[in-house]
Amino acid sequence: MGHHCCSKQKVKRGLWSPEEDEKLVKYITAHGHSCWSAVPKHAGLQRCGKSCRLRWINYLRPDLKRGTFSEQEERTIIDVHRILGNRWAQIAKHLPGRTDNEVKNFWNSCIKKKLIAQGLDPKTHNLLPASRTLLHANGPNPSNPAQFHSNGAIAKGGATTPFTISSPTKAAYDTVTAPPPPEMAPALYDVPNPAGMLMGHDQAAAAAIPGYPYPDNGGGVLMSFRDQNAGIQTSMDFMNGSSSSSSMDHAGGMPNVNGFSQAMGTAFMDVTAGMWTTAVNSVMCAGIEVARQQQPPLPQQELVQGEVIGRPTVMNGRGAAADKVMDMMDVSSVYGGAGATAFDLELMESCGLFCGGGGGACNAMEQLQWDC
DNA sequence: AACAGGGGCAACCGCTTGCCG
DNA sequence: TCGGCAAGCGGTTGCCCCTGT
Repeated sequence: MGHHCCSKQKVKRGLWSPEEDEKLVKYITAHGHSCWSAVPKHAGLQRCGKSCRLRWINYLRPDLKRGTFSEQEERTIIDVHRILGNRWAQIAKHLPGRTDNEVKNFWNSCIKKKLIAQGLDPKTHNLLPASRTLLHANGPNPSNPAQFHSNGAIAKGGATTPFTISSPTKAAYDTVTAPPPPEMAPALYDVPNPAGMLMGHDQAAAAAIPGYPYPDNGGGVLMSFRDQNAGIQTSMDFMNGSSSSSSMDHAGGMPNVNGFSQAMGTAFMDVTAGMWTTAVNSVMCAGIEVARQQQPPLPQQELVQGEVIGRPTVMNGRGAAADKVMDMMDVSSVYGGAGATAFDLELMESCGLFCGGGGGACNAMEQLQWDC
């Protein structure tokens, strides 16, 4: 079956010969391609216009960059793919001289395998189930104060609880439009501390980041937590980062009810730190502001899933993009009992892996604009 | 040296989108 | 508003080449 545009024509298919390439280049160079369907006729080619267009775009354009992908390009592809998925044309826009077809092929033949080898799902960029099992093989530790649930007892198996981290805007939206799924069990917080780490906070580093919106307080990270089951909403303000380890103010008051206490917040930070490790400084210190009070709320229509997907784009929090950060960071974390998954790893992975393992290698994401 | 299998890549297919009359 | 056409785009196919046996 030929193309629609050439179904009645006798056209050649398959690989292009050098002679055909030359004819096409010569014609496009001289006349441009105002109408692709007319190109083959005028260029003297037995091809359909669609085929000519593809050949020109993918191989004959003078501005194309050929050869193997650089490490930076590879990182860019991974970073942007995390946000956009298989939108190859959009991804290719962030790689000058590369085509969507080239990016797609490179992904399928190379990057995909690398991610799988690293235990990551190439579709979601999250840990594959097998890797999760490994991460949580230790199970709950009764001596760990971070493990508790609503009545203060050590969590027992079987139940899960949705736990949303959100901005006030998103929380309000949740309240109105997104009630907790009925199958969710009562509150049960089971938060292991696999890394035994506390969130670090480098004030000087944060202040040195171009575009960082809070140079004076050294690290504005205000997270709003909402327990979907209990309807409790509170926030944590990681502003006072002067000490070498985590220092949290609980702006708005962290209620010591329903298991949602300071220990809960600490546990969250501990796990978060464990997951984010080196990426966390650049991410957190760059001013991820989940609940940025002074920013006008998003229009309601922006609070749909399709829009949300792109939000973590600015998790590196650098430059102008930081101003668009995190009006909403919705993470349906699930706390599992029975020593299984306690904190939703997908959030941690989505955030932490974003900066290519830290080290400030975020150039690709600095370029990623919201017009994707 | 010959063959099989797999990987990489160029090209195609068909659906979607946008433009224009 | 609708229909036709062209372009854009992502998924898939198939060929070529490389590597291992």
